[in-house]
Amino acid sequence: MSSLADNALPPLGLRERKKAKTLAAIQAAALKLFRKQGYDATTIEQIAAAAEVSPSTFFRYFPTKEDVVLLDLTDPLVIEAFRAQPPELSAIQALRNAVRSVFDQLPDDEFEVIRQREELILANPELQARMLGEIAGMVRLVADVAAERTGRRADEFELRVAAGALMGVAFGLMLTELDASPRDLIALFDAGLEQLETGIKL
Amino acid sequence: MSSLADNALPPLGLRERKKAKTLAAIQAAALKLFRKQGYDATTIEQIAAAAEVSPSTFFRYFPTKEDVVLLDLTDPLVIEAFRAQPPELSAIQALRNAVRSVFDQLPDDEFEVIRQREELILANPELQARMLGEIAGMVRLVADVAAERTGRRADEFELRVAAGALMGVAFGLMLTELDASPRDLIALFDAGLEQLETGIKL
DNA sequence: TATGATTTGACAGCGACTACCAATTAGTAG
DNA sequence: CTACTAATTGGTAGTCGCTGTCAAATCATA
Repeated sequence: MSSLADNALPPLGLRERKKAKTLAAIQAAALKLFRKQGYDATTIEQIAAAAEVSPSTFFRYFPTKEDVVLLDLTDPLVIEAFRAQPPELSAIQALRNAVRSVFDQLPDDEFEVIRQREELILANPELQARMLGEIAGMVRLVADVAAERTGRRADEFELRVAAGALMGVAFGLMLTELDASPRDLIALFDAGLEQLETGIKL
Repeated sequence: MSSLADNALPPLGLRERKKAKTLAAIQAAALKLFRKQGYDATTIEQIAAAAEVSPSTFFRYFPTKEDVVLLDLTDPLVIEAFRAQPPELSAIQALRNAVRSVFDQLPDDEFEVIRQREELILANPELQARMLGEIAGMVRLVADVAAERTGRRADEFELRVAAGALMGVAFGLMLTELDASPRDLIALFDAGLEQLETGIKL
């Protein structure tokens, strides 16, 4: 997660740089151990030792063991990009563009880390549950931005159904198309959106 | 959760009856303490003491503290009813009928327990996350049954899009209709399914 | 260099949970 | 009814994730 350090606030001094470095080290150590021996079998002590910090320091950087895996920086980028889309686009078009622009710009190594995190999440029920909570939060945010764009209230029923469906499809595809490239995912998302627009016929 | 005892296998002896009674007592004690002092502030020891069992017995009945709240007997009924719908109905219609039929037959006191469980779930992030996991599992089952009904494979793209959308809608409603009764939630879910059928226009 | 601010390490303790063994209860056969 | 077996329960030790506290270490500044 070297990108994490790069994407943090501009380093202001040794202290800040050291913090970013420590956070990245902890997370890298954790992800490595999880892959090697499994999430449940990996203890906080092991992670802390591998990252050369104490367990209490671990908890200063990550509130819970789960958060090492769950930390995700792309979602806020998607929301930001969604907000920045030209106002004349429909909300669905705008969301398409936002997802596309974020994933098009992801370096391969970052995408690889995302993939690995997703594999971990799929393999562990507690992580899945947490991830679903994140997804639900995303639904809310997308509904808010879509409301801004369409001049509706964010709590309108139709809007919330739509936002839920859109994000459900997005995450559903991400979590089932584990071998897809970013480009493929975007294409699949597009096809899914199209289907949502025309209606689910089952 | 007296319905739990009633809905268990027919009591075959003192042993079975005692088990059902203990399980119900643990769950009732837990729900009562959670309401009185909050989920996090209630310990397993307190629950066990209130139910007059030992903590190790608690864990024989419920795998985790969360499961006391999460245990839900309506989902299997919905799946069963979904499977039993006439084959000429579309899958979405069949699902709507199934949900309706199960909830229409629930006694009011069961609804009240469902409502209380939902309040607890909405007040506690870990419970929310677990609940979302249950919903996701339910959607997967629904997709499987829908595949059976429509003669498709459950991993077909269209079916996966539908499942994702369904999950997204359920999440969206679950976490935003905070004041809705369980019955209202069912009605809203139904309306959401209808919207999925006709298409998302944003 | 001295001092104050910040970060880290160590440790005690809590609660959820696991696993084991002895005690208790229920069921069955003679 | 008694004796024996099977099933269930209680008690306990221990692990792990996590919280909070305090002392030590490190960084920043005058």
